[in-house]
Amino acid sequence: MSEERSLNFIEEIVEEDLRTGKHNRRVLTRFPPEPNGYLHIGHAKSICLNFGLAQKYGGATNLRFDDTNPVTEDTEYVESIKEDVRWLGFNWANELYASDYFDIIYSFALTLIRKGLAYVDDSTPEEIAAQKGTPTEPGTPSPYRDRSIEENVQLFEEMKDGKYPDGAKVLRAKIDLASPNMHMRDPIMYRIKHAHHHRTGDKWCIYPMYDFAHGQSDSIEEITHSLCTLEFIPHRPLYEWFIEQLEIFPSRQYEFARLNLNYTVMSKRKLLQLVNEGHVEGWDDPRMPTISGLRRRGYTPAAIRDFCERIGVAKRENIIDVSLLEFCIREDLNKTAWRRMAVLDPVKLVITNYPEGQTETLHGENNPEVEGGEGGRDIPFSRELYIEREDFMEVPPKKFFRLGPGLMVRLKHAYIVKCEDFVKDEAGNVTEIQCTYIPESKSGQDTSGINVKGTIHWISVPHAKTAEVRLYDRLFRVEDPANEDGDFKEYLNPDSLQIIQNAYIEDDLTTAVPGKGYQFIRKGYFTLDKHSTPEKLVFNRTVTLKDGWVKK
RNA sequence: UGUCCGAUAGUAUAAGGGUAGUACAACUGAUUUUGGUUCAGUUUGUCUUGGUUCGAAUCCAGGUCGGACAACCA
Repeated sequence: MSEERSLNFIEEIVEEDLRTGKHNRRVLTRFPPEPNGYLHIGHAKSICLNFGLAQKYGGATNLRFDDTNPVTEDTEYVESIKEDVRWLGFNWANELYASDYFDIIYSFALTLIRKGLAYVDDSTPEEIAAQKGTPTEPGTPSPYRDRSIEENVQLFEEMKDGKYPDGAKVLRAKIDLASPNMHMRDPIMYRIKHAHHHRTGDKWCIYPMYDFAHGQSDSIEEITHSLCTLEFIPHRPLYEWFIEQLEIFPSRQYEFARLNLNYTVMSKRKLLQLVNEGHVEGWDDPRMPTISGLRRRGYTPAAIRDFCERIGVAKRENIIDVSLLEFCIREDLNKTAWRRMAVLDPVKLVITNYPEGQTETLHGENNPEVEGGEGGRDIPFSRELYIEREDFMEVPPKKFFRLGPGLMVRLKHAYIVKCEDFVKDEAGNVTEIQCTYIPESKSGQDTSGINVKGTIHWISVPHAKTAEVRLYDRLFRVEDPANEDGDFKEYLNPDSLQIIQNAYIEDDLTTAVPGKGYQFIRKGYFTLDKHSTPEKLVFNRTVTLKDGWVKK
């Protein structure tokens, strides 16, 4: 009963509001992406926070596209964002767009003009920048700052009516040029852009800026808790100033620290660069920290949600260790992934005392973590097998529990074998390992009394199927590429993708299902890639198994 | 030389005047037909200096360090 997890600071705010009866104890949040790129794991944090908060306190969450800049936005992004949010397991109460409110926001602007709190400014961008002053020096008024209300109304209407070219005029709030907060120094509310909007088409040629759209949209929807990231803290006084002057619903903004992950980059701009310059296959490249990339890589919604829960919510900047993300996906997949065998770097093993031409069918459970194994599959066994090259050492160190001259191992689901000899080519590469097997040691009916420390996986040569296997590693060589000297792309990991053209897999894997995770025993978790076909199977490695083996 | 935000093990995150806890990571050991899983255990922490107090991670003051802010981006 009192076994509750402690609250994060936003939950505390909400509970306090609930306690004091604010907003009739209503909780309405929103997730407000700009449709100008794909969602990444950082957005997942925000999604889980916003939707999770509403779920926990019996509220709801709107999905609202912050589409106030037609030149960078596109419906392609709208669709991918909706797919990602849905895939993560969340349902929005309403699908909304800031552009739905352009008429109301326009009337809000008129209201401020009539109150003498906004004016049309003909200054150039450079002049406006100069007028803002610097953080340590106050700004100076624009020569157009004191136009009459009538003139401002007329000019603003003319802006709307398309009488002026892009950049000729802007609408500015008249606040305080001496404010220590740069955002209060007469911020721009509207700018002219003769651009086609993905939803409103050519209806508008003026578009509101973020600061005069976001808070207004929150207020129109009667959002109770508007959550955003730390960099919007200085915007909050402006957010509240507009609401106060307009006398509209008092939404409140709360800021939390965005998610950073080590060994990757998280800004849309940088991710877009990686895509455009061909460093990755696309937004959904399995090495990308995008939701679509993680999905293609084999991450599950449950694992991502669990991750977002574990990282917490606070106001201090943070860089989360990817090992936590990896822990979350392993924990999920360990319980759900079916076990299969695959040999990625094969070397042949011949069982010299096993009859030539003989085959027998063994059995392996699907998942040992589940009571009863969740069923199983047949595994063909024969005299010649492929095993992993790294599972044999000519001169094994102490505590090497695999094969080497005279050493014994268990073949998973099969017999114990003993290494009697091996063959090398001229170059010194091992080409064949010769073993004898112990017939009484068959898996499940072992009467041999022999105990071996190691168990290895294998594939019967005559029954082997092939597949392409893609092994992924971190995209960058350094923890925080964005903060290194020079271009972040200099720190890309050249070995982030390793393609194995011909891995050997067990026959059963030819019926692998898209979207399902498989554990290749001892090798990691894998899932079918979107480019996989029945003729050419392609598997992505989601994550390796945790490796406790330390070489001495 | 401005304003704002922040500072607790390697990384995150609790403790809201009264035992510094949890997770990941790391390390030991046990179990194991996956060097996986599971289980048991270990190591590592309150930025600093003062003040208030019987008692401070917590409250106050000064400092230090890190971050944000001067797009017709969001």
